[in-house]
Amino acid sequence: MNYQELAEVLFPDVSGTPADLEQRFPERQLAEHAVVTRIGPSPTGFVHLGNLYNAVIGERLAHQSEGVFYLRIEDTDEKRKVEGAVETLISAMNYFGVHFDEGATADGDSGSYGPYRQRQRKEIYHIIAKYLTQQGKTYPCFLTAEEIDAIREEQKAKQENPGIYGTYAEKNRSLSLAQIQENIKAGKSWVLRFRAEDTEESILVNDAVRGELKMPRNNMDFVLLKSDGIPTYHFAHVVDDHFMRSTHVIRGEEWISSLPMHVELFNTLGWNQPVYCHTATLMKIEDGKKRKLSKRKDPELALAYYQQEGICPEAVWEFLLTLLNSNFEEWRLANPDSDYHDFQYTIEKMSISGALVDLDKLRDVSKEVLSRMTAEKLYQGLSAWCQEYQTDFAALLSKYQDRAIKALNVGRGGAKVRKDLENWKQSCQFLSFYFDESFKQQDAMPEEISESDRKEFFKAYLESYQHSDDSSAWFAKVKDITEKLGYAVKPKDFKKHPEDYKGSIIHITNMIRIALTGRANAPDIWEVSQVLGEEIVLNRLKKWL
RNA sequence: GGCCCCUUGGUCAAGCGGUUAAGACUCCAGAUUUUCAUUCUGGCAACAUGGGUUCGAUUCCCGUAGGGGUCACCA
Repeated sequence: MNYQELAEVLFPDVSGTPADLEQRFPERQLAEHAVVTRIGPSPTGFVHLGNLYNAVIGERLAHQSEGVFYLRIEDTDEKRKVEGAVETLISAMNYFGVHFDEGATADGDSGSYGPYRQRQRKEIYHIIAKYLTQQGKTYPCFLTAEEIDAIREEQKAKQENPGIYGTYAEKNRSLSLAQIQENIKAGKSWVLRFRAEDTEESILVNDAVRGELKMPRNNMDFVLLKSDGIPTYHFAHVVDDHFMRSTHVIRGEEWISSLPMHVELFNTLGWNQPVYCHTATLMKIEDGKKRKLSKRKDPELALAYYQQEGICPEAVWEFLLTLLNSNFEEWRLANPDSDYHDFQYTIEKMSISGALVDLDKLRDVSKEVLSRMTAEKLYQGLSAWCQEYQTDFAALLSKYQDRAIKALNVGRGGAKVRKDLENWKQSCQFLSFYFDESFKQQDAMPEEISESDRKEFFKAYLESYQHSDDSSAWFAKVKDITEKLGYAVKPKDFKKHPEDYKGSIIHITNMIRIALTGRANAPDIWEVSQVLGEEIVLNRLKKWL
């Protein structure tokens, strides 16, 4: 077989050479240890936690090293393509604080190593495919789906490994040039297969997280180009990461088993392998068993879930960082005020077993993150989220902006910060009592206080109420009335001698709190009163006279 | 089934031949607080298993079990 002729028959219109591509996509001029990496999602319209998980690693590694982080759209599968998926993906990534230096954008490309959508790179793949054909490393395969099924059945019956290799590949491998031309002329569709060596050798592949992996050397005639001329993932990965000059390939561990194919391609093309970094699969626990997170059953797999629940992006980041890098929590404890970007991420500290997504842990991380924010920043984040998901409350927030910020600032001034905000959704609930429009009488008055005592208390309270009183003056008055009514001023006294009192100051303050906020659990009464303003305070209390 | 990856408390995880086997989340108890959210103190709870190697294995090697992945013209 004359491979030059075969290459011309298969790729008559391809004139470029690998050398042209080397020139077109020169090596990047970066610092020695700069990391160039990417995420390569398929535009299926579904953005999941795993996408973010890998993006976080890549983003950190690249930006910590003054490298490049880019977005490549792996759209080689026409069937999975969903309209608008790229926009969805980019906006989700941006929402969660992942920004790309180059790559696909919503309406095009940015950067000089593109195009960044694989379907638009057909010409590039064909140059390499033609080159490989000239080297005798490929052949066209005319096997139909039915024929392949039959082969698989036969292999199954014989308990052999499935696939096109060895004798099973012989029929198409040994086709003469004339036969090939005839088949093509007859309109038979073909795929380009890699001509693998029939071997039992092993190869060692280094993985940055897992160390050396021992795998069997590839002996499969895997597909390089599908019948529509579009490459498979394997071929596209090797070509793209070479010409886009990736130094690191970060991807899920489901790719480990196809490593031999990729290594084989890098070797036959004489290209340097990137540093591989295979990440663990995110898991979920169910009935005491760990299992992979599933798209159908687990809403928390979708990134959209975290947006809808109003879990702020920083919290999701920090949560992922705690899963990803075992020393992040330690660092966070030592540097409570630092930005998470200051944390030095290392591959060495990466976990390799599948981590469980623990929503309790996320909630805790989220509380911490929110407790570190200023009231103004909280207001911005909350407003932005509400505009998307709770427009009624967004309107209130903007109508009463000053009050909302003051409300968010309650318990935030001192050394000990209140930690009652978990996420934006819950924050709306939490803040609702500050506005008459969303105020609700949720909890009933304490049973310990009779109706007449209640009325008497509120009468005295209102008479003595001075909105300008400071916290201690205010509380002194409350204690005074409490005592006069025959309630214990010190909770401990009541605890020791409940028979001597009608109740304790706890019941009294609860009553004020419930009148003011509609609920038994709320922040400091005096502070809340100051935020509400005199008019609202008096109105809410008068209702109980 | 073949090949590959993984295995320390309920969860995430330190450990890298000798430790009372850290820490975080959850849960429980107590303390502080005018409620709550905090904060503090304490508690429950782990090296999957069997063989080696070694004076000594959670740590190194082999097997077994369990979990996961993959075996497409899907990524």
